[in-house]
Amino acid sequence: MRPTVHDIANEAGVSLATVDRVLNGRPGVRRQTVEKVEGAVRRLGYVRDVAAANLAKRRVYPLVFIVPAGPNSFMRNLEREIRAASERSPVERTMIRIETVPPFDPQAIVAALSRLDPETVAGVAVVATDTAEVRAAAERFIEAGVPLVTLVSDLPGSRRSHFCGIDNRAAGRTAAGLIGRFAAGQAGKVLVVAGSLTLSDHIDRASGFADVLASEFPDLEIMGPVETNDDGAMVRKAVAGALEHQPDIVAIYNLGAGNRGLIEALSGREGHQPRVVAHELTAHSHQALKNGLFDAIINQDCGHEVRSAIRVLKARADGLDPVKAQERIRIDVFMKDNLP
Amino acid sequence: MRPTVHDIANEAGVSLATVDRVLNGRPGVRRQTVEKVEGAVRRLGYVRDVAAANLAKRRVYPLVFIVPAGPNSFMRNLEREIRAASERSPVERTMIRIETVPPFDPQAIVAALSRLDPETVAGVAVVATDTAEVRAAAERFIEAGVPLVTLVSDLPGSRRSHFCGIDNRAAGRTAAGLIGRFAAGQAGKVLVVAGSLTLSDHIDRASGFADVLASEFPDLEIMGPVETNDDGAMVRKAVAGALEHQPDIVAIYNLGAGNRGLIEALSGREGHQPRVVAHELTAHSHQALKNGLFDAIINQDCGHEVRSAIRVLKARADGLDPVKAQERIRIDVFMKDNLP
DNA sequence: CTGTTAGCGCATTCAA
DNA sequence: TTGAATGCGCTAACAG
Repeated sequence: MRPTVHDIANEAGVSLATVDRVLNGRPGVRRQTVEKVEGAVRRLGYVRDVAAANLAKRRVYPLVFIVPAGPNSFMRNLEREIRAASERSPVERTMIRIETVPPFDPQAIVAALSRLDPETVAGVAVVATDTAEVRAAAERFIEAGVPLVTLVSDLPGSRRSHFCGIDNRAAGRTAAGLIGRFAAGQAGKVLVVAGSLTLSDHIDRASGFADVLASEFPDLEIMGPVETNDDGAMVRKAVAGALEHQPDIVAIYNLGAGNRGLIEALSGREGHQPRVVAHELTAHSHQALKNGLFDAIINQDCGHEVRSAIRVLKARADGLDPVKAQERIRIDVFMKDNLP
Repeated sequence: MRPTVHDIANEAGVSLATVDRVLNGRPGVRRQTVEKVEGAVRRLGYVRDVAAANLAKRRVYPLVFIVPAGPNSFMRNLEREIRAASERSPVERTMIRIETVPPFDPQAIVAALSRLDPETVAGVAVVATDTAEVRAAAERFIEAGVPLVTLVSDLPGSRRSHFCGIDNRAAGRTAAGLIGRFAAGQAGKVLVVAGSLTLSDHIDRASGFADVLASEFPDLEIMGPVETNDDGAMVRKAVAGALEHQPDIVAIYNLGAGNRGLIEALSGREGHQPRVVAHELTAHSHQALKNGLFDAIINQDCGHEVRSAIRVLKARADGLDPVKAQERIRIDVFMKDNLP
């Protein structure tokens, strides 16, 4: 039998209430008594039964998710997953609110963050733009004692509890490994298309990609990254223009969104097509893989990311450490051949 | 507020005990009364608080894992992960026992299964050999009302609650997609090495691989699969022999274990090396990727698999359905460039 | 500063 | 066939 609060109350020769006080770090207990209790805890190897504690507390976890608005398929899918998780709320004792903010607008994130009352919120998950102001707003929040995780895109400098997303440097390196091998010794240019270099995920992908290309595939030269704000029309224009003026583009790596634009730029063309690696499996990219327009898609499962964010936030709200290894989000590589 | 048993007792005009009886399907309640209660449940949208129920029941979940013994790095790693999960037992109310059985020995699995007393076990996870006898033993077990999941390798014909492993057909297809693209238009043979075709994961990989190679890369012809019982020495012999007699082997796909043997066969050679795709990231395959001896490794995270097995088993033991999407195990693709 | 007591939502005796 | 009472492990008033 696991020891209970009763056991340690006996062992320490104090009452339940006192045990509870030291267990929860509440004030109003003599130093001596604290030590007696802590001794008992250690001797008996007591670990608190979180389920019972939550029951007694009628604990609920009010959680807030801050995600960018806009047409970005991935983000809409992310929002859908948050809604799905939200439907399991009764079972998981969560109460999830979604705040959508204009995309690529650090101020909007700052505003959303400062609208939140730390007193009534158990945790925050935010798809962050990596700017000083956002980092400051997050920091202020963390200072108030509210656990905060970054979702999809990180805030490298901050003290967020956790980053719920993939290793984006590894993703960029993977893209380079694939493109390098697919190009099979050809020399030429690789066009790199990004959304915004204020997004840490995009920065990381770009730099991982550049590293591997430089060290492993020196015959391939990077063009870009061109920034498109994840806007399909801009992607289309950038890619179409590049393909027209640079005949030696052997591959394209779109590390941001706007795959629709990429597909449009590619589909009208004649002759030899470049190898293409992009991110996120959506209806469009799925189709493009099937067509042979895209060669590979690097995907992150945002359902996993959302569930991981919730687990981490709940754990941190209880002052526990999440199981680190469990929360690592894996990268999917999809090709025409292993589409789900 | 979520409705509680009290609420539905009121609503139905009966006592707590009666509510509990119908909720848990226990006998001794009049048909009429059952309907009254069920009506109330439906009207109030009651869902049972599992945590509270478990507290009242002092529920623990005695779980058994059946895994093959032997030197196979992956299996030893799997066992390590089970041990790690086992250390979190107090918190998760599990009590995990590991049974190791001789590898490639269906009888041993059958024996292990029949040694178990269904009365004292809440769930079983088994790394299965896919033979009729094993399937029968598993079935007998399921019949007794004990949830059973397959781990790593499935029992396709059975009524196991869940398969905790990767989609091995997709893994095989991925391997083919990679090898096909890496070979970049060369014609020649691809040597396929397997452990045992009584393992459903190996069968699935082989057939997924063959499908994609035939349909997408008709210039590549399959040699094999040769069976090695996942024995390093046999892998070495098979590969070395094939390479010697067949100069036109452009790639090798090892879909089983024994990577050590594969590395030995490869490392002494001169001249152009074949492209190599294998499974499972271990110290050896990691090194081989780094060396450039292997081109890609398809990996499954057995930590995830173990934790998933535990979640599913617990859920099924409580008569609940696990969150399906959450339990899908993803495939990792590692290359030299994105090693962890 | 410390202890007593009454629940949290559910399961389970034991009586009726 | 049904109900009243008690307790699971923990927290939180409320007294002292």
